[in-house]
Amino acid sequence: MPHSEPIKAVRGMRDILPDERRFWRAAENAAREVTGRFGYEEIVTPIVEPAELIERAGDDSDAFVKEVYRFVDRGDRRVALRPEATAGVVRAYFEHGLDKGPQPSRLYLLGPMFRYDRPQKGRYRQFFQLDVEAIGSASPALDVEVIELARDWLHRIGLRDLRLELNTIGDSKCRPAYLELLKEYFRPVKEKLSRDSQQRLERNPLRLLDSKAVEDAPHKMGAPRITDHLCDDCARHWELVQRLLNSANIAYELNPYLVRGLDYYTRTVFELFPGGRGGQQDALGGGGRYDGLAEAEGWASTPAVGFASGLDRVTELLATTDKGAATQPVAEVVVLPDGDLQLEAAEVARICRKARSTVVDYDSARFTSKWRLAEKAGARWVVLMRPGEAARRVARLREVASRTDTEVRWEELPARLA
RNA sequence: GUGGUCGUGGCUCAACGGUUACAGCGCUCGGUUGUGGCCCGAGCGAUGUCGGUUCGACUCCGACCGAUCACCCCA
Repeated sequence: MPHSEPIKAVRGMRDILPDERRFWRAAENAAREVTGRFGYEEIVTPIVEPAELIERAGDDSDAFVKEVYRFVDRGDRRVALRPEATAGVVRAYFEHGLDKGPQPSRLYLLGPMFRYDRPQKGRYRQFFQLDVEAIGSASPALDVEVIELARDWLHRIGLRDLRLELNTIGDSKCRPAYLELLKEYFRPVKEKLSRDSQQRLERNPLRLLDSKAVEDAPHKMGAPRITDHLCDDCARHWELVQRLLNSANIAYELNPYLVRGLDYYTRTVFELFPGGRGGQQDALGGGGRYDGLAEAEGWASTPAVGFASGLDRVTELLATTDKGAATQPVAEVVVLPDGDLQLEAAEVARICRKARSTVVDYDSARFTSKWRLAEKAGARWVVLMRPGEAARRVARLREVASRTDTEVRWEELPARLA
């Protein structure tokens, strides 16, 4: 009888095993701690959103049409798995009247996102993000606040060597004119540009700036810079962001080629990288201002700024940085029944759990094996049980480190383990 | 989605196209031990899948699947 093929995880989806999971826990705990310290409150939004919400937030960009998981549900609704958190958070902010409350709303969200990309290290089809949003304020101080929060979080989990790249991309007042300037600049040399860049020239000239194609490099250098063509409001905002960063003692590098492809992004954009050099998939997080998104979703025009970071990448980096960390003990107490004492062992374990984490070895036939299990579990105490003693409701408590045995009545175990 | 590299037990890895696919870690069982760590012994467990070339394929070829790198995109 032939076995059918064993079923494996879907491509791009992965399991987080206990050994790795402890890094996730550290990252999540730090996230909750740091967001709390900044007064950000947790929000949970659905993984499934109306496809139209995602599409409006994604414009008609290639990335969104190709990468979004979309399907029609049983009620003929067109839905999508969220590729990022912001669109849903902004929807929830308006749908539940958070825009009527004190402004800005400071929110954070932890959860899975989905993108139908080609998987690679640090890039998965299901990945987890910490997402932080401050919605309802145009203050440049909030741009810096989310950057500072992101930096503090990464510092707290031990990632101290970071590089912050920063840029501004103007807004709907000044960017259109700048884009025209860009097009005028590149048109004469269009034939010399890479194929991709030639296509982007008319449709999305901003993206031409972050092209990695070598043929584009010489032309990029002389291109007009947005920072020379900002409107007064954007220039003032840009100036303030930098002054605030300086006074917060946050180092940054200006990267005039750091852009966002979508129209609703405005002004500040930033990305965080690990120090030193890494692969291409090494951005730990990024964000910026998106004053145009609320309107794109059909709500009242509302300024906002946010940040998102990939937990998969952060924890992968943590694991390489922190590789010496000892694995956590599974339990502090191991109960070893010698003989047919399952009921009694279960009861003793129940008693021990009042004081300490406890596991029972119900399986090993051999006493030596039981001891080996206790060793591997990293237990501090072993509770030995034998039929004669169990009948008297006593057990022997052994402290592993000092190798000392004491006969203890079951009821006294919690006190002795405290 | 495009191009490159790679795919041997749970992990790390060995095998000129030729016996029964090497070993360590691991896991199970046992010995030893002052009831446990060390040590000793036995056992478990693999050529991603399908097809092709060949007397013979882990090895060569193709497709698929998966991983990885770059592009793309970004987290």
